[in-house]
Amino acid sequence: MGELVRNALELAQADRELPPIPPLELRIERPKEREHGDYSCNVALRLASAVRRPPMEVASSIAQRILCTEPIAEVEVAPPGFINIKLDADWQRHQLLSVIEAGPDWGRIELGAGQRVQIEFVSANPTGPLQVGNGRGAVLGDALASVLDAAGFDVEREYYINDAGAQIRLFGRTLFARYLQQFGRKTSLPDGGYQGAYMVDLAARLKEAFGERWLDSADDPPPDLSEQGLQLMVEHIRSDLALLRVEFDHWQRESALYNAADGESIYDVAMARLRDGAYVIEKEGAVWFRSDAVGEDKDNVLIRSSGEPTYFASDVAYHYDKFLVRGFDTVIDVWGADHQGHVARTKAAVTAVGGDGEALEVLLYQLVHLRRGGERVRMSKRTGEIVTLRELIEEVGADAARFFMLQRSADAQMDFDLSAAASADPRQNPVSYVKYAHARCASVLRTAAEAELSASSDHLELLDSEQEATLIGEILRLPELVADMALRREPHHLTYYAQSLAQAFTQFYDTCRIVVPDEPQRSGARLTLTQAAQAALAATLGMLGVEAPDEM
RNA sequence: GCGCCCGUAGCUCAGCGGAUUAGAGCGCUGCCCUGCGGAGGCAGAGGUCGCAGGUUCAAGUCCUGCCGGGCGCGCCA
Repeated sequence: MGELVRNALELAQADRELPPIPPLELRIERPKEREHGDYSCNVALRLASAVRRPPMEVASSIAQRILCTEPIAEVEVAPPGFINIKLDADWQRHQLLSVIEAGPDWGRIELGAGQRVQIEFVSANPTGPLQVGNGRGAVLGDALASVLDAAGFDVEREYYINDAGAQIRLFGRTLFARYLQQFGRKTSLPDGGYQGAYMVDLAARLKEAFGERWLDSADDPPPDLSEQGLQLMVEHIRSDLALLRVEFDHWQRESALYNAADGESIYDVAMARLRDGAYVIEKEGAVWFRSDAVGEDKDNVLIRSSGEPTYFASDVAYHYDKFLVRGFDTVIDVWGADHQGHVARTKAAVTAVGGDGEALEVLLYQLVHLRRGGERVRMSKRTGEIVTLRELIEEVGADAARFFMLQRSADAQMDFDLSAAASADPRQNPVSYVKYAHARCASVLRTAAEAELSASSDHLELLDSEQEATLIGEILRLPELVADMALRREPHHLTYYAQSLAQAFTQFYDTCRIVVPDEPQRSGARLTLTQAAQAALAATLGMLGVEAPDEM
């Protein structure tokens, strides 16, 4: 569509109706008002002063040169200088056949051209169960991955397991203490150890599986006890995420970055790169990354004076691995907003190890607060209130959890209303409304089959009511929406689209009787529309990761 | 103090690199069930888009400052 207008503009210039001007971004938008057509463009308004002509004249010079063929039915110039384009209604109606053919794949486009994108998300420390906030990152990352996948990118979902460092040692020591306690030993937890009851459960499971194996171990913690505990914890996290319908293609262990496969570990190579590039400086007994290159005021420690690498050093190695070893074109890290301070230095580090810092994108999401109706729910163990992601899912279900988490842009803090999410009543819960629309499509199609009526494209011109036109428009705009969401890394638009699509179908259903045995032609057309609506709903719910039931 | 995010209807929030009459859901008011699932539909009330400047023919949207709120600013992760 943009090209059509651009071509017309260039023609106008070639015909000397308009003076040549420097190329500019053309923006095509979808007007809110139906009267303004299906697409509209404001080039003329933007150009008017540059070419020193009234906007309306500029607009008509361009508009005259837009070919009014096939998809386009009408090109209009509207004050103060808009070019409004109407699509041919019949062409649109026949597009429904492509929609039905695509089915739940409707909306898939080739925008990404197979570029490899890695999305790393959640990546919570494997020292405890996932919290509600992790759920937001999980849903955001997963839905973005689905959107990019639909947009034609080659997407990999990844979870990074921080299984190295002090934190995990403390986990091991806590677990060891709990393990000894299983055998009645009077052992206290280490300072700052993990207090949660889940550690007791883990210890009990280790006792069950391994008996007295570590009872007299001199190590604190015994390495394989830590390892077994870690695996149980990761498995727990994996199953929590599975409840949310979030699955990963790859689980990357931090410790693997330190394993030297053939002499040098990923970590060694990454650090060597930094040294070669003169990005490091030694001072105060530690090794620092020179952040003045980034414009940060402080340098960042890579290797402590104790010789132990920092979390940041691991991150450098990890991103080296992502870009230089595994060769992703784009890497998107989904982080909680509390990690915002790490963005600049991580990008700088990517550049420093020989990658393109611009190819690393960090998507930050803000905090989640829970509420129950008007009441704020304090997320604390002490009050016995909901804390873990699993508890949230058990209370509201995966569909509502996902949908509600995606109703806000990542930038905005969010109040998650448990009572609305838990309600099955669509009057409070948009998830049910959307799923219901899908189920209703299925129901109508079943009824039609019983009445021996079938979808037909022979008389699509009978889809001529306002509600039908609106629904067709909603269905057909999905591919554009996918492109927009993919480019902007904003999957939250899905929830709004899902609602307006569901509403358009419901209004159509409400005003147009679909199954009318006396009017097989009209029924055939409306059944075609119903099938297409169902496909668009299924595709949308699919990207949202919400079920699309045939009955409720 | 510095950095990032947010401030739009009673509540929770959309509003895309500026544009044709500011939106949704919930809540509120009033209508509509002798038809494919009323788990619905229609209509309405409700907004100085935090404040003040600036850029522009045009600003909720861009720029600056201020005021609120959140999160960061470790040889912690």
